[in-house]
Amino acid sequence: MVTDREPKEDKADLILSAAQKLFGLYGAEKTSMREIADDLHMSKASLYYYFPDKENLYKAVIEKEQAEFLDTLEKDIQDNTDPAESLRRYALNRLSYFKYLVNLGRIGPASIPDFKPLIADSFKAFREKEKKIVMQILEKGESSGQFKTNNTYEVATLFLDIMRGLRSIFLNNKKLFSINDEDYKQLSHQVAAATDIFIKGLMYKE
Amino acid sequence: MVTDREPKEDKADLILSAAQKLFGLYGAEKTSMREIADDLHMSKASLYYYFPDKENLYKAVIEKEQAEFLDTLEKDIQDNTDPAESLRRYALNRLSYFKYLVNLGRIGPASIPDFKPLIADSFKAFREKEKKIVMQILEKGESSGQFKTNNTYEVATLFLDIMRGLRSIFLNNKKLFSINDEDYKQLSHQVAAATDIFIKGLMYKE
DNA sequence: AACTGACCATTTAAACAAATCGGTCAGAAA
DNA sequence: TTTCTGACCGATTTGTTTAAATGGTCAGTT
Repeated sequence: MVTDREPKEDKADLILSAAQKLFGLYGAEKTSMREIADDLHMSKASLYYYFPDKENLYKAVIEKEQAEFLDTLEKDIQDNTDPAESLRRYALNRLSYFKYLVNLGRIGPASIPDFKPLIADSFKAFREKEKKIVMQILEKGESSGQFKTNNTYEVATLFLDIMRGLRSIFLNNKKLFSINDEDYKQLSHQVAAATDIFIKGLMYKE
Repeated sequence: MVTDREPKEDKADLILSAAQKLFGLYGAEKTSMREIADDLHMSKASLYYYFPDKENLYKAVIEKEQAEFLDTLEKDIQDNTDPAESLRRYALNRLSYFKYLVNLGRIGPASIPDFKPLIADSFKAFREKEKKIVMQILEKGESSGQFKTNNTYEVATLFLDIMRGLRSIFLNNKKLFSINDEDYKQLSHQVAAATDIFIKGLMYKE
């Protein structure tokens, strides 16, 4: 028996990559299954052998990206022992992921089209995974006596919503105009400042 | 000479009120100048005697509401001496204004249409006025030694952006569905929690 | 098991006509 | 003069029809 000579990427992965590329270029709504098939020099019907429909293909692309981010995030954080520093690192990593999604066109002015239930569920699940990680950080801070949080779930939700909110405001402000590096620096600065104040708020002792 | 028997509201104010009502019912884009004129039993051309164009009429409606909010806000805050409490009261008042705007349909799912420059400027000016008020609160806290803010402008901007972000996320989450009182309670709770942590963050002492 | 061309129902795009829109203006009404 | 109006204009929006493209299926080939 011979092992694969070339790393022989799975066909489904090839489709996933092509879809990711074209979705990034034109947006999911403006990319047809025919275009994806042509890009791969295969029949459109073949796509349906690997993915039940377009929505699930899009979902798979999104979840692939989410899984990649969550992996790097967990690896980056588990090395660190100080919960305050972990929180800062989360904010930084999350911002990188945000930039990545914006550069790819996955989010931004052109992503108004209401996400259908299936995709919305993916986002929801992703946020819950994020929340779990932040909760672990908060609990570590709690048990070490550094943080004072009555309810880690609520505080984690609040922190994530604040971060999400700042990104949302940022996108709103930069609507129509393209985003340059200077804009990102401002956002980074604001996110860092918010995280710092938040951490101090958790460390406050009367 | 006889003083006005009836309080005789200015004609421009009558137009303003009718426009406010109809803009609230159908949205500014879906309300025609003809409808406003008909509602007042006057000619459409008459509207243009009092307002140069539709955009400026809409702007006047918005600025009227903004001025009302800023008035109540300043009155509510100037009585209070504790800056932390003032910040909490700002958050509360701002939330009421937000609810008012949502109930009126001024903001929400149906307000996607990009605000034209003139209106955008109104919003920008309004935010600057808000910022000034928050900065005054922060400076009071600074000079009394309760708050520690390196840069009141930046911190005020951050606080306002966090509040704005939480409202934005709230609207995103409640997209399509109508908002009930329970939802507002959740938002109020989150806004209050964020304000508390923010205040503690400003009061933190190493 | 992996893949395809031909096919279908539904959605979207294009094109054109008709209605409606915001806005103007000469002049009537007060 | 100040306030108001009907008639009118170019531009935008809307309605309608027709053609093309799209997501998805399936019998059958490789």
